[in-house]
Amino acid sequence: MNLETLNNKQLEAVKVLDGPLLILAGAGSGKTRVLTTRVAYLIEQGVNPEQILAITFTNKAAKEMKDRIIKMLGPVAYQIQISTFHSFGLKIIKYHHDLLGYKKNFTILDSEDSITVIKKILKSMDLDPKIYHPKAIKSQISGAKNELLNPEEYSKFANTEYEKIVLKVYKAYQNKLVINNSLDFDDLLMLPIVLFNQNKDVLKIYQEQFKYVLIDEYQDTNEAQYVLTKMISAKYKNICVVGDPDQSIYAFRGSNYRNILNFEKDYKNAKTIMLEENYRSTKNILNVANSVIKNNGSRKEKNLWTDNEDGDKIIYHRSENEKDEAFYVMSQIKKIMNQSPLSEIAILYRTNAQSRNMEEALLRENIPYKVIGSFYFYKRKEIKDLISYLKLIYNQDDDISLTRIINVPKRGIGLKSIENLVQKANDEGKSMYEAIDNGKELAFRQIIEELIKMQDSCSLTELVDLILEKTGIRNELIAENTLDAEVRLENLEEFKSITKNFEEKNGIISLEEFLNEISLVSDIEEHKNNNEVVTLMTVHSAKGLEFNNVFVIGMEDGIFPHANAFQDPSQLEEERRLCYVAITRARKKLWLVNAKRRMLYGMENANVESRFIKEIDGQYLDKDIVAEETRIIKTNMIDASIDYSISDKVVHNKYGVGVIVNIEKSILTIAFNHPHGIKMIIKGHKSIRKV
DNA sequence: GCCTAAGTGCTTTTT
DNA sequence: GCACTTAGGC
Repeated sequence: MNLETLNNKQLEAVKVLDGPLLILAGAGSGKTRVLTTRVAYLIEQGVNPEQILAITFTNKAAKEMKDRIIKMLGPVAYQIQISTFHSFGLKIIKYHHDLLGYKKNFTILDSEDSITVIKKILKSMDLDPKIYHPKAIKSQISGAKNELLNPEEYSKFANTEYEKIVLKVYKAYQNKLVINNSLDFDDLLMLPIVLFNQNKDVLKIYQEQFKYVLIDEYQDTNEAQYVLTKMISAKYKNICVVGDPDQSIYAFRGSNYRNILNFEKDYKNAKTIMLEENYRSTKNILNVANSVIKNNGSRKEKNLWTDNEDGDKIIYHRSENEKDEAFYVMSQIKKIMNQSPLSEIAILYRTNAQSRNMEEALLRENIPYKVIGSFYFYKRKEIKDLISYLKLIYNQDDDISLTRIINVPKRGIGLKSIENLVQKANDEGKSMYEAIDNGKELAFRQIIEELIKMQDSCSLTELVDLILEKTGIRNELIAENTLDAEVRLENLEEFKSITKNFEEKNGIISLEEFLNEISLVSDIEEHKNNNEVVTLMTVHSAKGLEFNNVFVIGMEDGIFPHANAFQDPSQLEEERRLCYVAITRARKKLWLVNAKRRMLYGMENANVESRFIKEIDGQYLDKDIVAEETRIIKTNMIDASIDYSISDKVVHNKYGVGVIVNIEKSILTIAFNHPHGIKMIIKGHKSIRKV
């Protein structure tokens, strides 16, 4: 193990093994390196790898840490417990399910399922979803669980009329989940604590098991996560937490950066180490980041510095509209992609919806890319249906999944039949599946029964194939004979390649393992290995990552910072921290891009530049507003009656005289000389004519 | 029970 | 702009 390249502070952070340790690690200060080296050092000092627990927030971070430690230590690294909070919680619950009153084959609801359940409860209580927004109620329940309040405890705080309604729904919701032998995401954090509170002997086992605990991104822990780590490390107090208050960006999910500020109060004789040298970014990038974050009032001053070169100035470009914005980014990517691998290029944005324009442009330019955190695939109806079949095969108490698929494909079981079945199940005190004993529903049950029997004698991929076959999903889609049905079938067949991939990587995998995995890692990109591509993601997902070239798009007031944060100073500060995270992802070059006008909710909006840009000292910025550049306009849907050819002169009624530089299928590319110009697409031919 | 057309409301961020 | 919900006809 190579400790020589560490600086003094980093070395100290690696070597202080016992007792509570707080590492305040600024962006790019080598945090992951310290964490992984620390784990390696612990093992080298004779600590049993099985006694180390390392917890991260995201699957990506866990994987990154695992990979790095494997590189340093080899296979012994597999004995270390490295997981996200949620997967760690899941493991504990799985193991002690009986003590918590769940059967071993419980299933996990995704956020959408939770909302579906809440909608149904609202309906049954005759509450108007327009007044009681299912999403808002879900977030209230989620908040309560993260504060470790079960319905009974929540009732003590439920004072307003609204809160009393939430309480009623919360009770019914939790009841429904238990009956369905199902958990939601928040249960994964809350139930281990319930377990430990009720069974001190079980807690003891974990305290003895994990003598050394490491928590990454501690500034983002919520109450449940905070308590969980505190409980486990209570005996030996070898707890090392790492974080940066300036990068706390999950308050909306209940995270509380006071957890990190209070660490020294929580753990008497805690040692604190500050990592303030940034190894990642150029001076210019760091200066820009600092000039933004210093505007946060409630903040512990720190001095993040770098010995790196000044580097290029930060490029600021203001486009005409969101299409221009995409074209500008493309033009810049094409300039750098010869010197820089695509894997070193990232496009970051505030909201997922912004990826669309970029994707379209990348597709058009034939530049390979991946979108991180696009649950697009798993959210598709056909995929959710398929997963529901898998869930029901695994857990027949899962009424939520059953309701979803009992009429997929169409079996003539409509709303009325389902209502009757719900009633019958209620009366008989059974699950819906159990309550089925006649009619079309019985045929459905028999298919599931058959699949349950077959699962033992076939692989996961074969099981998926059998589902498509036996349920008639495949035949229905083939019979439909539309483009849409074809796409859906393709997606379902693609799902098999995911399971296959999975089996190749992990060997024979049980349905249980697979369901757990896709419940917690629902991002298809994390199941793939495509590296030589441009990465698109939200700033939130980018935390902890770094790239040589970073584009932050949509730098407009209303988008970044988001309009919802305008009224609340603390939310605005969180937006600013988010901006700080975005800027500090860049190693070498950073582009800040925005658009004067933008389509939003089907309406064109004019946005002023982000207040965060105004906060940047102008000396670090290179305003990339090209005075005179050839404007390339593509136009499609050409009038076939007009015969266009290359080098023809045309007049556009807005952009003036131009020359056709390319004709491809029905798309004309026209070059105009125009100020402030970059590429854009004009739909329709009506605005041009030949001269 | 199923299908279609009209109507609505919505986008913050993730496990 | 789109995904989702609802009403009404078959």
